[in-house]
Amino acid sequence: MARPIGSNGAETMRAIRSAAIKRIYQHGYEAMSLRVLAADVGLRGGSLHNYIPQKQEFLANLLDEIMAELLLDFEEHMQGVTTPSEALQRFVGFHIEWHTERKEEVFIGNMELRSLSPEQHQRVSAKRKRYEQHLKDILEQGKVQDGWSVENADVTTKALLALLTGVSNWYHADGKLSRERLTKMYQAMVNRMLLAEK
Amino acid sequence: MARPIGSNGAETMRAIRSAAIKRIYQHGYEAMSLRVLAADVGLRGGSLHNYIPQKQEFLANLLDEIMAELLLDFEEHMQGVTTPSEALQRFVGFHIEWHTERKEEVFIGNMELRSLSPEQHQRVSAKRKRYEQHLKDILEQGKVQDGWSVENADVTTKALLALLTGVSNWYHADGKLSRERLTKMYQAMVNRMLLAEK
Amino acid sequence: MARPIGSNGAETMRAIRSAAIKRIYQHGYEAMSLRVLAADVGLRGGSLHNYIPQKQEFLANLLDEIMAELLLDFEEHMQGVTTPSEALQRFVGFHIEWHTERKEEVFIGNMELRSLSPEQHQRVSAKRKRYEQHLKDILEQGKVQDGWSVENADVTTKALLALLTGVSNWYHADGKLSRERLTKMYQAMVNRMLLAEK
Amino acid sequence: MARPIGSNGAETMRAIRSAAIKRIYQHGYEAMSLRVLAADVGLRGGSLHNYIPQKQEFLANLLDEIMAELLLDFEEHMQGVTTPSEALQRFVGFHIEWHTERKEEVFIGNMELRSLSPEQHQRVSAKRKRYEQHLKDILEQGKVQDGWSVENADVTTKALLALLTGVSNWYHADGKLSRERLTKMYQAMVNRMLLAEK
DNA sequence: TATGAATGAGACTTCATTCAT
DNA sequence: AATGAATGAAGTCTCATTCAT
Repeated sequence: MARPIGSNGAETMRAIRSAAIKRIYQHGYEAMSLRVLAADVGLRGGSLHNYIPQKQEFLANLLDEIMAELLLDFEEHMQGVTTPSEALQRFVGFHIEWHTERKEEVFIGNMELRSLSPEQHQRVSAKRKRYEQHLKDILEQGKVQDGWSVENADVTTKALLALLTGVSNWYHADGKLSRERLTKMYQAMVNRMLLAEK
Repeated sequence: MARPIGSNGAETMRAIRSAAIKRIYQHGYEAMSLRVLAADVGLRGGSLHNYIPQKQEFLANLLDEIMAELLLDFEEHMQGVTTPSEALQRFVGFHIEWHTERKEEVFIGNMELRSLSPEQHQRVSAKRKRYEQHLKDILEQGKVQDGWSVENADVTTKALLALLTGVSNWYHADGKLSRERLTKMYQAMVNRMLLAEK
Repeated sequence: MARPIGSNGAETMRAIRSAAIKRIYQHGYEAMSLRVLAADVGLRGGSLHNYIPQKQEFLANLLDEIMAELLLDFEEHMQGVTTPSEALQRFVGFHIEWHTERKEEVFIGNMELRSLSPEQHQRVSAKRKRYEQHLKDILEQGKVQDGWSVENADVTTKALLALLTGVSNWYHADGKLSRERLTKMYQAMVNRMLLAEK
Repeated sequence: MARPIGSNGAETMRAIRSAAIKRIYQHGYEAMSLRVLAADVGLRGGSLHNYIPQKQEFLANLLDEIMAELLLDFEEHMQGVTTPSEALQRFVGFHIEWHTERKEEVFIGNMELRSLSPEQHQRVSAKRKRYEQHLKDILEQGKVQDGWSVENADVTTKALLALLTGVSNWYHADGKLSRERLTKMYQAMVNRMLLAEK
């Protein structure tokens, strides 16, 4: 059949991406059948090929765009920051906001790298490394300027990222705990963790 | 055909489990083909079914056994502990040891739950919850007895677990950082995080 | 969208036929995707159906027109011929010219009959038989009038056609051998083959 | 289901090859569906994968084996030949025998090269060139030793091969014309074609 | 006329699974 | 205990075709 009344490519594409993120989050990329994904947005299997010529390339683009958006949002969010202390507070706030509001995206951005080809993997993880580097920079400045407890910046960076990213695994926005409260608690924990020696 | 000289059922089973853990760790359960797994241990596809009647049940058993062993090792490791402070130090040490020495197992134990049926999922995650509960108990005792900074024990438990489990994502035993040094660093971080107020 | 400036229905159709001949010649009718064919002439897949309502009917028409043109050209080329000897020389000259200048068309005219429906096949091969019959007529006259070595006119016809058509499989117009020289060589071979006994 | 009583891999493989040759001969490689091929030999689609992991590689092997067998048979058939004249007679006899008895195989061996990858194509056509070279050698010797009319050995080789191979396009073993009679006629034609000048 | 959206059939292929041997 | 033969479901992808715009 031909194009139904009112159908629109760009909207359909958005619907597909959104449905794909949910499916991948729930059961993984490998377990996501394109036929089922098509049904999610009211299409038959064959029609998906107009939007997803290759399943794996679609995943790579998806992850790449997620990481790109994360980076973009982050850099915007950090404008005007001067002190390490302020930078850290903002980082924690930003990271928790993204990792709770968009938990599905960040989860697959972290987990589904293994389903990419080496080239695709490299492309995406380069962006992740840039994001990590931002945090590492903050920690190193805080150590120098404010005497933060950062014995090994690489380790502390990994530790903080794991700590903060973890919220995406259990936090539910509709639970008892508000995001503001959550953020406050994590900011306090991080502050203690980096407490200036003596 | 008859059994090749030198082969042995139990050994073969161990080889299969070991190969499966590697494959699942690297590319996920869905991406692990049984034919390839068979080839890993020198068998053809058909023969695997003497050991693995059902792929998914095999996964469920695998994860269940991993978590059971974690629990068993943990409880053994904690014997004779009296104070919360000592318990915490031991927990950190134990967790990091397990999550670096057996990183592949703990990784799939955390990640591949989504490939299980609801019943299987429940069976495995019950053990994970028991493990978490141990940490939560320690935190609550430390809060009462020693005034630790534990505003919300559930949150702090999740936070600590994420922080510590994160090492399995990046630590390489053959790198520059020894496991002892790593453990010391994490113990220090955790101690600061739980610093008694005032 | 409207028709791009400078495009023209009849020209586009010619471009499509020309591109199709090349594609079919190279990899066969079945391997020719209409989407790719459309791209060859600067169209998208959907637009092709203004020109090619049905792929197979298009092939049938293409082959039919090729054979029709061959016949037409041939009959024109043979006007005014009187003796069998002259007819044969002209036949060889004509056949080789067509089968080198338009090698792609004659090749698919011979090879792609198998992709036609029985009715279409019949329609096209009837023209081929008419062409063969012309040669057979010449041979039979030469046998009667000039004593040519034609033991079995059917066999000799097939043999000569195979011999001459073969040039389309290897001759390159831009090679060292000119078409005139080639024709001379084949005329000489044919003459010897039909040499009057004694 | 498991292996049916009496099934046997080698026999099945032969049946598949034989059925494939017929299908490819009739409608071409691209038009041969593996599902249908499986049905030809009493299998379901999926079972074919045990025998044909890749359709195109199967074609390449098929063509390669056909050409290898042609070469082997030929070299065996030519043993003990001394004079060019005798060699030529044998070549004609051999070629016509193969191209009538095994017309389907030689037809696809010539026609389906276009469905191969460049590497596969090269592998198969190298054998074809060796076969052609044998004929060319004979012609060059006959020219030198017996004064045959061979103005250009390349052209005459191509011409003779086309002439002789042509029989596979029309000869039916069950028709009125016996293979012996056919061979005699072609040997006579070839002899005249190569008639010593003057 | 040309495009883009959609279809549905069917292509090749992979895979877990079964079971006679 | 291991193999090889077979299955059937499902996977991704291709493609000719249709038709509203």
